[in-house]
Amino acid sequence: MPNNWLNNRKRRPTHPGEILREDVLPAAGLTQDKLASLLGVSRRTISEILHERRPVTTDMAHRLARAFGTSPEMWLGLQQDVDLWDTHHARRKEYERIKRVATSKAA
Amino acid sequence: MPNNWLNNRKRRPTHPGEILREDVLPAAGLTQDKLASLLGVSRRTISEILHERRPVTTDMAHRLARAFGTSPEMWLGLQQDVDLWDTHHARRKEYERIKRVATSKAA
DNA sequence: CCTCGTGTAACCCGCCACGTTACAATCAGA
DNA sequence: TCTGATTGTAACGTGGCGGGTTACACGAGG
Repeated sequence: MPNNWLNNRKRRPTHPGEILREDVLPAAGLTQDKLASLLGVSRRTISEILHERRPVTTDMAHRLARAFGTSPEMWLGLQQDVDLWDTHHARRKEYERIKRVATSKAA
Repeated sequence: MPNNWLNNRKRRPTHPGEILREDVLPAAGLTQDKLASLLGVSRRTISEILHERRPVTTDMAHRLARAFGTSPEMWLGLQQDVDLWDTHHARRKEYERIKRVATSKAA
């Protein structure tokens, strides 16, 4: 019950970049450049994620998880919520046209 | 504790296509062609997902959720596990080189 | 033999994560 | 105030890949 159904959410879920920008990075006291080289990606990639202009991919989720001792699922999960929300709001009209399939069989 | 850590899993997580192929579709008694038109995608897309050769995207997750009365998160979650597993096994050497960041600040 | 359901090859398209290079702007410290 | 560090971001290029369409082959039943 406390579960999902982002369909009804009014606000866009928190982008992982926000967590990174507002909590993780400040706590670690790292510059974007430092973090980039630690993770083995470009500075630009870090910058765009912090600005929530690029998603956290499975690859980035693993890198972040390694660096900050969290689970990759945590980062990717945040991203998924955002992605689902975005897609839903972009195509909800189309989705509404899809009819429920009857689970007729095996009755 | 019972949670994630697919890093240690020996087997590849269940691909959503397997659920679709072995449970959902048979129960619904639908042909691939029927399902495709119901969801508004091509037959090929359905076929490749059933064969686990293509991921369930956020878009497909929403479509499946509509058609089968489930949550999009369920479908996408399955896919994420597979994606994380695949990425991890493809690049674990590289990830192991990433050092843990000290949460030095705010002590 | 013909049809239905299905696998899949071939071809095309558009999107996008990511890298590199480079430049401008901001800011802190000497 | 000059300077170096940090950061935003434009420009350009690349590879990967989700997805559509068309078309052909094959197996199972009628």
